[in-house]
Amino acid sequence: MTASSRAPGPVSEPTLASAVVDRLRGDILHGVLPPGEKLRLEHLAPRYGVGRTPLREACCRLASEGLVTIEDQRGFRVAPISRADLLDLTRTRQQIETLALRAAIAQGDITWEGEVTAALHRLLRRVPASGSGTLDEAWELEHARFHATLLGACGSPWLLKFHAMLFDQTERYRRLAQAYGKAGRDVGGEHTALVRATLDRDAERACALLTEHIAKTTELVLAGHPGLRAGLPPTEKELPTKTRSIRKKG
Amino acid sequence: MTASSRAPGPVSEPTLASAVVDRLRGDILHGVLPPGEKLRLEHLAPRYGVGRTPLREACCRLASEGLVTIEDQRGFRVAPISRADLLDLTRTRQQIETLALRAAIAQGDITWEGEVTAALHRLLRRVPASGSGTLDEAWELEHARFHATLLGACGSPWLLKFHAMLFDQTERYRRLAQAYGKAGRDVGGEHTALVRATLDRDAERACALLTEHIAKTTELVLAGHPGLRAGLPPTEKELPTKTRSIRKKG
DNA sequence: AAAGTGAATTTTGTCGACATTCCGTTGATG
DNA sequence: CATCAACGGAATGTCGACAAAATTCACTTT
Repeated sequence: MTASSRAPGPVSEPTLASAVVDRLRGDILHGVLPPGEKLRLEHLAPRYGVGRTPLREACCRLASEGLVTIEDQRGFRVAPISRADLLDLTRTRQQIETLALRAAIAQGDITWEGEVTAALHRLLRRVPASGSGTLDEAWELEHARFHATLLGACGSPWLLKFHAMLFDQTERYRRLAQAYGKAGRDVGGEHTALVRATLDRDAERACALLTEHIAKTTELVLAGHPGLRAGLPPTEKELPTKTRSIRKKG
Repeated sequence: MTASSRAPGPVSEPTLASAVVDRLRGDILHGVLPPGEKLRLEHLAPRYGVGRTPLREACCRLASEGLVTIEDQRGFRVAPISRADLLDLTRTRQQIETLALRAAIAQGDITWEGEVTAALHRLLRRVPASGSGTLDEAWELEHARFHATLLGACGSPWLLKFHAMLFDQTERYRRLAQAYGKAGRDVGGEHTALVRATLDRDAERACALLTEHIAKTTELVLAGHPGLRAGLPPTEKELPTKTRSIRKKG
């Protein structure tokens, strides 16, 4: 899903049943499996129509991406979210994507310019009926493709891989912002301005716009979710036993 | 092994039999399992004294780290090395570690300064009997710890995670450089100068030294292994069928 | 009534076995 | 003699089952 689909991974077309990885990633990114949730393989197996072995494999792969945490002898768990993580994520994205964008602007050719323009067009055309509240899956996909395309000409597979990881991570928070509403934000305008500066080869301005673009989402998330202000994970129902005897029975 | 041992992973003390991950990573990093080598689980299982299930899990985790590639229906393979990858790795390391070092210099406290000094001391003390040719395992470990400590105060788990990944990747190439010999290189002096600039809070100088430090290793590898100049993977014995008869099946 | 202790249930980690797929070789054919 | 097709061996991916660990529930004790 999203950015990772374009990551420099193997080109395995005939995917094994561990295409579960993509479905699992999607469910985590979309909040179907909320942060901190315990991943009980036996319960998830029927949900995805596979055995536990492929599920375990999928969890392991996602663990190295940072979407799943492994606790030995205690199974898997959706990686928790926190204010500190969001802030780190934001700043790291700003730094790394800025690096990539600068390189892309310096090295990108005409073909790349065309791809960026096309990606922007698709992104802008995709918003028609999107109200607020529910998130538009198709828009998310185009959004991920746009950012991947924008940085695509940087020439560094490693930077692109890191971008994909960070972008996926951010998607979990971004979803919270969308649930809160895109109130008073001109996302289309931000992307358009970013493309304009990029095609003008104005690296300084483009990087500034990108930095601001990334910051805006974070601000929106923090504004709409006071829980993140205290650094508390929003879902506590499945977290490691805190004080025990407080919550006897549900 | 090496940098990943300090990565922000879970603190799993009682490790499951997938401590095989560390052994596998070590063998890949040290060239016991050369780049491009096919990882036949049945043959590796007795080698590590475990079944295939833990091995498969280990391979999956290492895959997301970039040390192993997955080809669906075709198993695992040690990630190949190439000139292009080395160059990308080098430049990305320079960029990311520079970012982290700048932040560490800006935010590091006295405790951190002490840790850096201690890490340098251990690193310098570790080289006594190391001739050339064979690589010193203990030195490698101290080397990894030194660089991790140096950047440790940057305050960004994500940057540190990326550093760990890139550092491990580089270790495979670094080994080639050591096999070629550390001829005419004062590694100790480089690290000492780096620490001096860091403790002086001279970010510009420190980053310049770090960039140069990273570049030197790459130059040495390229000088000693002409094979990498053409971008050819050094081991071809286990690579995917090259020309064959053009694949009959469509 | 609350805390500590013990057993039962759930869950995890691992192993062996089977179906499917891929690779290398042999044999047939133009 | 080279090319193609089919066969056999090997390896991979997946499933169910067993042992060990952890968590939960219930009971006893103070």
